[in-house]
Order: sequence, then C-alpha cells, then structure tokens
Amino acid sequence: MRHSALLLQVVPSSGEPIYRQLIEQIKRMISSGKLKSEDYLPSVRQLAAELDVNPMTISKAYSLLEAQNIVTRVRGKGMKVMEYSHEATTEERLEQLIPIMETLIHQSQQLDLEKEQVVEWFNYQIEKEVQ
Amino acid sequence: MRHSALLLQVVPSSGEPIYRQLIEQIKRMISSGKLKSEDYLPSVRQLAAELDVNPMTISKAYSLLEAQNIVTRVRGKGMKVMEYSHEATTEERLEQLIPIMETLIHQSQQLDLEKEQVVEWFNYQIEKEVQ
DNA sequence: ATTGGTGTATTGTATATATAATACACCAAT
DNA sequence: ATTGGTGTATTATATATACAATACACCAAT
Repeated sequence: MRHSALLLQVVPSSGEPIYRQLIEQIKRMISSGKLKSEDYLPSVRQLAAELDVNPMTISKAYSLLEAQNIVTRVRGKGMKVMEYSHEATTEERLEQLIPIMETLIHQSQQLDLEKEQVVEWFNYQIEKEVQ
Repeated sequence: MRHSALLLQVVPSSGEPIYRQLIEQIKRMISSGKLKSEDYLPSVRQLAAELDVNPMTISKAYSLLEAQNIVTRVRGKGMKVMEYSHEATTEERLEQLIPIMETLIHQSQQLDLEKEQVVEWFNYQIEKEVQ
C-alpha cells in the first residue's frame, strides 16, 4: 500500500458526479501541497475499492486530470503529480473557497439568518471538527 | 406578476440537478418564512422564463414538493404553500446549514488552511455580500 | 360563456453518469 | 522471462436529467 486516500471522500447521492468530486478534491490537495510533485495518486483499483466506486469512474477522473496537465501517466507505476504543478499561496487557496462560501451565504439569506449568527455557528462547527 | 423569484437562482453547470436545487431553495424559504403559508410559488411558466429553464423542469420540482406535502396544487391558481407548513426556529435553520458547512470544512482541510484564517475569510465574504 | 391563467401529460430526443465484465498493453521488479 | 502491478479500451446496460413541442384539463375573472 503506497498511499492512503484519507482526505478523499465521495458522496454518490449529492448530485455532483463522482468523477468531478474527485477531480476537485485532488486539485485542492495539490495546491495545498498535501499531494506534492512526484507523488503518485492512489491506484485506480485501490481507490475504487476504498470508495466503493467503479474503477472506470476513477479512471475517468484521472484521465481528465491528465488532460489538464495536472498529472502524468507513468506506465506500470500510476498517475504522478506533475513536476511543475505549483503549490498555491495561502491567498490563492482562500480564493478557492469563494464559490462554496457564496453558496453558503445564499442559503443563509434564504433561511433569513443574521450574518453574525451564521459566522458564529460556522466558527463553532469548525472548532468542533478540526483537531 | 404576482411573485418575484429574487432569491431563487440556479446553476445549471453545477452538477446538481436543477429541479433539486429548486426544491432545496424553496424549502429554505418556507422554513424561514420568506414564503409563508397561503403564499403562491411563482408560476411554472414565469419561473421557467426567469431562470431560462424548461417549464417541465420547474413542474417536476413543484410536483415533488407536492408529493412531500409542502405545497398544494390549486387549480387555476398555482402552487400554494401548505397551511400547516411550519416556520423553523433559528436553531433549526442553523442546523440546515450543517451539510454545506461540513463540505466547506472538508475543502479547507484539503487546502491545508488554518481554521482561524478560514473563519476570518468567511466573515469578510459575508460582510461584503450581505447588506 | 369566453379569455387567460394555472399545472400536467405525452412523446421524442439527446446527453451524462455509473456500473459490469473482460481483455489488453505496458512496465517494474524479481 | 515471468509475475504482478499500472491505466485503459470495449461493449453493453440502466438510470437520470433536460429539453422541445403540443395538447389538455381545470378554474378565476370578466
């Protein structure tokens, strides 16, 4: 076992296609350095087993990452994170959170919640779940 | 024009099916009281035009809301919010934000961001966008 | 009773997603 | 050279989603 996919998770019922969930998550882990240049992604079969997903669905995600020049296929070895794939700055990583934050804000408005309450609640949730 | 659908928006490219996006948003607006009992939803054709979506997609969302006893079909009038459909307490509405907050937290971990930074950034975003 | 507004049924088409079961080409390691 | 690991191609099936174009049943308002 070369790699644990701890941070990769998939919600099949979410509406968002599995292969797209995977692509986005892997991109995030690369821009943070959790997946470094020269690292290998988990193998297709291993990840398929861990996530209980069809191997071809994993392969599709990997192929699309390769098409975006984010990973390279190394015959006999697996998918390797590209050498020049850059870690993003803190600011760049924060900016990647903007879309989901906008969705969260929009939901809060529909629920007619005060922004102070929402921020406090989010602070509570993140304190509870992290560390 | 009976009703403006200002708070309803749809992202066709998001992967999440349009009819599901609508259902979730309408549920939120009901539990907050932004849509009250006896209110009518925007008409199928009007909302389809506003959101540039096929009318049958709107109708599908409405039918499923009816199947969940959240709205009733009033012949010749439209879809009416059920009488006993309850507004939720502040706490209940905050709890509805948990799933998206968990996704946000998960993304933050993949991006290897400090929770303090994320909370601060979220506070900035919500201050910027609300009011 | 007519008009114009509801939501809905129907039929057809196109596309995307996911799975299943095989089989293959390729290379590392031994 | 064999073994066992890569990713991938193929074919088939099932399901879900969205759109298009009509037509219909029903009711409010006049």
